[in-house]
This record gives sequence, structure tokens and C-alpha cells, in this order.
Amino acid sequence: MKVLIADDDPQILRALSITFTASDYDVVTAGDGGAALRRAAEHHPDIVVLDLGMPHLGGIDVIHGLRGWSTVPILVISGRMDSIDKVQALDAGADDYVTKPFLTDELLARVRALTRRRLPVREEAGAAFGDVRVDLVARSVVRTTDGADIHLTRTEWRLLETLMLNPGRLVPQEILLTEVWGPQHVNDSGYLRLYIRQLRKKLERDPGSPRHLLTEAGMGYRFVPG
Amino acid sequence: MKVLIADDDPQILRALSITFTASDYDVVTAGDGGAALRRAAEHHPDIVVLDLGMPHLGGIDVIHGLRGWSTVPILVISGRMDSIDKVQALDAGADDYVTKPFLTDELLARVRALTRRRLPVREEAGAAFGDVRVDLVARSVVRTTDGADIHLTRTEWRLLETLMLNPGRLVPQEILLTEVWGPQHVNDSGYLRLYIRQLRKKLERDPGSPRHLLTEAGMGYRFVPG
DNA sequence: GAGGGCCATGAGGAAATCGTGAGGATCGGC
DNA sequence: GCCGATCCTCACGATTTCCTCATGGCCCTC
Repeated sequence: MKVLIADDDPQILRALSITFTASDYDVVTAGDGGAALRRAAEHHPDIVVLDLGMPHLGGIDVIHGLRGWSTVPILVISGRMDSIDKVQALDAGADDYVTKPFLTDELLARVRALTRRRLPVREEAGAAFGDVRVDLVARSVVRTTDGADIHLTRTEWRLLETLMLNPGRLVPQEILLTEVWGPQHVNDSGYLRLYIRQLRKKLERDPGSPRHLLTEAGMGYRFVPG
Repeated sequence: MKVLIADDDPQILRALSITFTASDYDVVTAGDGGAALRRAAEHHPDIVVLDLGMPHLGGIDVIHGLRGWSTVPILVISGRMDSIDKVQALDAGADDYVTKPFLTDELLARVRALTRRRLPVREEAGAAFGDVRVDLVARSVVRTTDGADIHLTRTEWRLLETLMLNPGRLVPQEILLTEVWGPQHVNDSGYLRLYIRQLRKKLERDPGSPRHLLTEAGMGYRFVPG
């Protein structure tokens, strides 16, 4: 489980890092709003812990920026207890709001509550098709003919996940590029083609004439289960 | 949007009912834990607002009971600020925890944040007519006679979508050309005829005498569902 | 019944898009 | 620093998609 912590106070940043690391999270940190957005696009965290009071690009702006392309849970930390701030942050797209000072136990419990929501969606996610069985939660692919494990890289997983979470639906190139390579991807689908090929090589019975990872020229790709 | 409010204090129950009703929620109430579980099973609310301090069957028990069969978002209200209570409730399956006294605005914002996650359940836009069923969201066409997938190209989709979003209405050529080929299209409807033909070939039972993609000479085309 | 719009049809070439192979850049572990 | 895994760049056929062109039918007008 990966957490992105964004705070302009180095001391708080450090304290939170230690807290989350001690609870077995992978921690990514950002010292300002711009860095938070870049880190999020780069690392695809499972949860974002965000200080509302950052200079320049503020917390609300970061929420808007993230929500432009991501549905990652966002927990806001703030020193301000005003109702207006809370409402503004929550309506901008934040999922929870904690005021300083807060207790570590409560923060961790709220993070658990937020990340738990994602799991049930993915628990059902996964499917068997062709010669393979894919488990998106466990991140494993098994070939059903001989039981061999098939290894996918990080980028391959992100791409496959985006496609498999929309079974039967056409997923536009733009969406795929944004989900896998972040919002400021290069507008060239060169590497998208490359990774589709990789997936077909590893998952399709006959990569030359795919039956489950289909191309729709000029539009995008489609995952067909079964 | 339907909310279940569970509290043993009739006064709070009434106040919350008024609050949520004023915000256009359908309100279901329960005065104790047992009633809360029964009402939830009966009414399938979109969100549950739960007081932790109910006698007999307490709030934690209700959370456990609900989580046995439902993933409905649960927001807990409590007079106790102890960290241990919050952690216990959140880890039992609650999604948010608010301590009394609280502001109405904040409560409503938190409820919005919790229910927002559920919305992206895609609604199917499309229609069935003739021998085919068209899903504009998934970008798929299935022939109902034999279940075969019918493939449309990008331009064909854009044209069909423009027509289907105006069911029964005449769509002028000028509108179609602008929607499909952009504002500075060539003012010749040569390719418009071509793609109408393509769509008829793929969607109409008898492309020679179309029943759903109709020509109105000199004016435009009309999509007739059914 | 001749002529002119307007539309349907068929075939074929231009252009965009895609699949493929080879190879260099980058990153993290040792 | 080395090495392997991973990620990305580039160039070239192959395929799909898009559009042009030419022909013929229908209907209305004159």
C-alpha cells in the first residue's frame, strides 16, 4: 500500500513518514502542491494525505488537479476548523478531513477506512480468459495450461488493470495514457502500442491475432473477457 | 438519494430528519440498533448515519451486522472523542466519524463525499432497434439475432452518436457535418452519404429500404428507434 | 420527356493508424 | 561501478480507415 504525503512543514512530513513507514506503508513525500501532483502522476499512490495550508499551489488546487484524472482517496489535514474550509475541501473532491492536532491512531484508522473502500471493487476484479487467469488484487497471472506464473511489469499491470476494469467497453487512448502515464503524458501513442504488444505476447494464445485485447483504430483498445 | 438515520435520541433524530429532508434526501429513521438493521435491509439506503451510543444493540454491533451483507457507506456520529472509540468504529467498517457537537454543513459535506464514490456506476446509454442493440458508452453493437459483435469505425460512431442523441428528430446535414467533421468541413455532403450508407449496411435489416436511419431529401437525416 | 437536383452504389487510391523489430536510456539492487 | 530488468525511441512495412471519383436511379420542374 503506497501513501503520498504532501506538507510544506518538513517536520510534520518527517513525523508522518515515520508513522506510515512503521505501519508498513510505502511512503512518497512532496513539499509543495506542484510536487504533490507530479509525485501522484509518477507513483500512483493508493491514498493521498494532503495538508491544506501549502503556499503557492494550495491544497484545494491539488485536489482539483488530482480529481481531473484520478479517483485516489484524498485525506485532508488542516489547522483550520472552520466549517467553510471543510465543506470546500470535501466538495472539491476530498474524502476525509482531519483537524490538527490529531492522534496518530485516528489518522491511521481513517486511512484504513478510505483504502478499504477500494478493495471490494477489486476483489471481484480478475478474470480467466484464453489460457490465463488474472488476479488484479494479488497481481498475479497464471497460465491455466501448465500452471506457470507469468510475470508482468509495473507499467503492464497499470495498463491491463485499466482495461480489465472496463470489460467489454472501449477505452479511449487518451484515458489509457492518462491512467498509465499520468496527466502530462506525451501525446504520442508509441509506447501505448508497445505495451499492448507486450501484454498480448504474455496473455494471448495467438498474439498475432488477439481475441481479448482488441484494437479499435483511431479510438483505443478494448478488453473482452471470456 | 436515500439516507437511514439511526439514533436513540428522538430530538436529534427529528433534527437530522429535517436537515436531510431539506437537502432533498429521502429519510428513513430508526430509534435503536435492531430497527436500524431491519430498516437497512428493507429500504436499501444509499448512506447510513449512525449514532454510536445506542443502548442494547450498540453502534458497533450495527456496523458489524450491516457489513455482513452490505457495503453501504456508514457515517458514525458520537459524543465520545476518545481515539479508541474512533479507531474501533472505523476498523469495524465505518467510513467516517463525526463527534458531537457538529455543524450541519460539515455533516452534509461528509455525506456528499461518501455517496459521491458510488455514483460513477455507469448508466447504459443506447438503444435497441431492428436486429441490433447499440451501447453508446461501451461503444459496442451487438446483433440480437445471433449475438455477433458488429464493428464500427471512429467516424461511423460519431455520426451514429449524433443521430441517436436526437431520437426521432430531424438532424440537418449542416449539424451532422459539423459534429462529425468539425466546424470547417467541406461543404459537400459526399462523405456524409457514404457513412450513412455504411451505418445502414451494418445496422439496418434491409439497407436498401432503411427503417431507422431515414433520409429527408434536401434537409438531413433522422434516427427512428423502436 | 428532357433536364437538373439529390441521393444511393461501387470501386479504388491516399492517408492515418497500427504492429513489429532492434536498440539505446534509465533505474534499482548488489 | 556493474548488471539485469524495465522503460522508452525510432524507423519501416502492413493494415485499417478515410475520402475521391464516376455511374445510375429517383423525383420534381418545366
